[in-house]
Amino acid sequence: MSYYQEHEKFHVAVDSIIFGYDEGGRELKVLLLKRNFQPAKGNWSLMGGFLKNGEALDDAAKRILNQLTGLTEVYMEQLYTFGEIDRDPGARIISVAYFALIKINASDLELVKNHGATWIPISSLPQLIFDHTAMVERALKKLQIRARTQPIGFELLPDKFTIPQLQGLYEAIYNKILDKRNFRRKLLSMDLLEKLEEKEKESSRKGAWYYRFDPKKYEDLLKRGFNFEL
Amino acid sequence: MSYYQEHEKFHVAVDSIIFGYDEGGRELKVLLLKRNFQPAKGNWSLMGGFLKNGEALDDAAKRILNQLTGLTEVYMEQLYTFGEIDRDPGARIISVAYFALIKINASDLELVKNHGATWIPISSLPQLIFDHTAMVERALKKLQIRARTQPIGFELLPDKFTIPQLQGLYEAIYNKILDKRNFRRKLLSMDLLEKLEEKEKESSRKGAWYYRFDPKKYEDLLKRGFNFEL
DNA sequence: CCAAAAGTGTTCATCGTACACCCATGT
DNA sequence: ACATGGGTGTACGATGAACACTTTTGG
Repeated sequence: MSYYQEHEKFHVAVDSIIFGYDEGGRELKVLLLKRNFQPAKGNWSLMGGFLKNGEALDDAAKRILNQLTGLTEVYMEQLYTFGEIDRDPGARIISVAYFALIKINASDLELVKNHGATWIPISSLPQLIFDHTAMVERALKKLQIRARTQPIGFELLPDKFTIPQLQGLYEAIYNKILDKRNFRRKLLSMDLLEKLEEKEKESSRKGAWYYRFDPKKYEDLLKRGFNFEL
Repeated sequence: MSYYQEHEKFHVAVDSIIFGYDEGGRELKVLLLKRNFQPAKGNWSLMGGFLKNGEALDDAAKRILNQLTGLTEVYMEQLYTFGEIDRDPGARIISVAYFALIKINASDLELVKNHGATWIPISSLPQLIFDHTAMVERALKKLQIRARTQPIGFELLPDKFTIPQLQGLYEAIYNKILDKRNFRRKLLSMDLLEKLEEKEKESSRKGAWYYRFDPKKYEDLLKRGFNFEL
């Protein structure tokens, strides 16, 4: 019958690098879980799952993220496809990796806990199964590039955030201290944020003004050829 | 037996966006072929093929490129994986797209011809099958980004080339006229090129000096934290 | 009144960009 | 001598980087 039938088929998996920002520790974290099946049972791994018939790749990635966090409407992006022969010793698996940016507090903590998942700082990753360490490294690099040139940092913070909070996030992503005067000037000069009449008072006596990212302003600027850069 | 067997398997294909630079027309071109099998027989498509058991994805991409051009040792990079359900009406196929940069003249013209393949300017792409147009567009965007920040333009030119030739290439990639004084200054200031004692005399009376990209110089600069940018 | 974080301006070097003329040579 | 493409230098504005003090307020 069809030409296609002459060819071999493969298991196709989706693995997700899920990033979150821990404001307290000013650290970027990854959501990892302990594998509850063979091979490599009991070891740390990324959240993953298999592609199903009748399901688009992007949808599989969303489904798997939702299983773990209960979240929908999350920033996700395809990262890379890992297709070495022996990357998974159990079987030949083609794995399409995605990375996601979530607001840690918005996730369903109960659900996360039930999966045996934990937020781990990227600065102290444990050994991961298979090629998952390479996946995280690649995801981090891509995140660093994206954060510089697209307004996605906001995906990792609550809707209301302060400038010092945002700066802390960028410092965690780049793993580098930034100058607060330069950071603030550049950020505000883009005119993407809306200043709220409310202060965050937890982390300082003086209090820091809350801001909110305005996607509409960003769309407008894009149309005029604006390029985000931080 | 194994956990994996519960899951469905899929055809996995590799499709390649093969770029070449036509010096005469100062145009960036893509190598396309007429499909000689169903579905969509007789229509323009990218070069592609199926992943085999025991073959890594990158190797499949190399094999397929080699089938068409006879070339090995070519710059190739994984682009994106296309996994919509109905992207190929014939069957569910997951396609991992790669893009390649080749020196047109180095390819085996006979082989290319036998496959019914043709170099087509990106500025006048015909309609392509399935989602291949989206693949080319994505590849072009990635090429534009890569060319700006990594010294890969040289992959599209002969080993010996002149500054005006290189500028023509960049103008084709960016689809934009560049200032030759600024281009030359920036390029040479990076100290990546070796000037040869030989002139190209075809395209002008005066003749233009040949240069050669020096990968060793580039490696050295990289170690010192250098960032290529054009 | 003191500690702790928020907020604010200026200077300087660097880089991107715009721009016009001379050079070498084959016909 | 002239036409054609190769090759060169300068001036200006914009941008990124470095840097120190004042403000607010809860305890």
